[in-house]
Amino acid sequence: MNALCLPIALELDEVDRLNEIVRRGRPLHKDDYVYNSGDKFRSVYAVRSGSIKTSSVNDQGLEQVTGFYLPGEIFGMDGIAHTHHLSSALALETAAICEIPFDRLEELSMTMPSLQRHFFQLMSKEINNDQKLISLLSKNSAEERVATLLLSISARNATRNLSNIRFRLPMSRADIGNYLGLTVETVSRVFSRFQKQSVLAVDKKEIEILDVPGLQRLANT
Amino acid sequence: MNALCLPIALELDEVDRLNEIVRRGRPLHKDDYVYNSGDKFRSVYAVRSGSIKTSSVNDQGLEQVTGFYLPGEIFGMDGIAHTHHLSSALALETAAICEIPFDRLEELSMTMPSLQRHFFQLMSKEINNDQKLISLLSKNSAEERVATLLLSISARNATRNLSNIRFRLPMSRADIGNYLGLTVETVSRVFSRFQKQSVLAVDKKEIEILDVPGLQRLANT
DNA sequence: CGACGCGTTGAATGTTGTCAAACCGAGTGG
DNA sequence: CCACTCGGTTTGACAACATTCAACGCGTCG
Repeated sequence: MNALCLPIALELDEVDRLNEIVRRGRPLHKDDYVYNSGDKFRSVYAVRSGSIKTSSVNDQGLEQVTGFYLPGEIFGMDGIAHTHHLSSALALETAAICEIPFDRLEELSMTMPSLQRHFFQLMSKEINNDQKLISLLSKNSAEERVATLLLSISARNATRNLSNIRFRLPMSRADIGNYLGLTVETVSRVFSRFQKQSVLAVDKKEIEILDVPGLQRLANT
Repeated sequence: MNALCLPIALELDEVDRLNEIVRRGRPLHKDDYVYNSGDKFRSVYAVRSGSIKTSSVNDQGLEQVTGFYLPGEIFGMDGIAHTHHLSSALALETAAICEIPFDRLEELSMTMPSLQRHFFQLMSKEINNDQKLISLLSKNSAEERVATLLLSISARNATRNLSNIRFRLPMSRADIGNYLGLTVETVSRVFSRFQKQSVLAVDKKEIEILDVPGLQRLANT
């Protein structure tokens, strides 16, 4: 990730122009909100460090966790369709983010084809991610869902040059269950079973993947 | 829906310019593909008449239905992130669509702020729809899922000045089940139960909603 | 120390999936 | 004209997986 907070390849002068509109905020503490459902939509955000959870409240008043965002990833794009946010975003731990005011971004896109294309692509990726999650929820068992999430986090860590076999889950069991459409108890039982099978070593939120191929088999991927 | 196939409010001269790039293709027959997974991504599409099903194949080789599109709705935006389509789109019945070449659309967006904004919004809406589906799959029972789908189609019909209480489902029970993460048998049983409760009258694909508030209660919305 | 949040585990329940059979309408060929 | 098949749908019996409810362990913080 470059100084812009954005994983985008741009010409040097373009970097400067984008750089001017990006705001680097003060660090967030655990449970601080980046934005809340109902807030006016102004910006999209990039994670610089730490991790962010996005969620919305469904018609029944229940929270639905819609994503976990790690450094280098962009969130807040669901608000573009409306003048206000439909979802909330909060820090799962101490975090730093960049804010990219959307009106400025739109202006800049008008003169920078590569930037416009990039934002279309980022949104399209978000759609692809959501559709993968839909498929996961629709077709896969509890074990497959948990295994898939772990492999996803592992792969994203690898991208950031962190260990892909040892890492700390920033979210609670409840968040995992909510995200994967499972109860806390089921998530806990799946972790226990994976430990018994020597696929994982779990110590609270610390995860070590002992058997990557085994976990991939469990994910059925 | 206007002559453009797109539900967009634009200035008159802008309409002309967009109109020039939109292609109206020949009618599609049932089971004709608009595009297939692996095809080069070139365009997004608007439904003019009939209905379209989009689906992808997951890691296990199973089909995942990701959406049903009715007249006035846009599909194919998941391909933007890649040079090739990850999903397929096919006609559930005789249908007519408009094709909007994406490179031309990008060019035009550079000089038409309202168009650029509109496409950002369309993609953002797609994200919001997907997230609603995620919540539905994650939190709701079989009856709630089916009721919610019926109410969604009902509402979309109303938008197009069609009856919101009597309509024909263009998709099979298997497609419904696939979309909602349920087996065909479960979908069928839910329809049967709704009939016994006099909430619906079902005759093959013809649906009549006898008790709208009742269906809303069943959807838990 | 005691309360609380979070996670784990056990036992019972229940919703949905699986397997199997049968139905129905449309289309086909004898 | 009728028997036949075939795809899509419905229904039943049973099994399985995940939920529910309950209890308990553990660490933290007042």
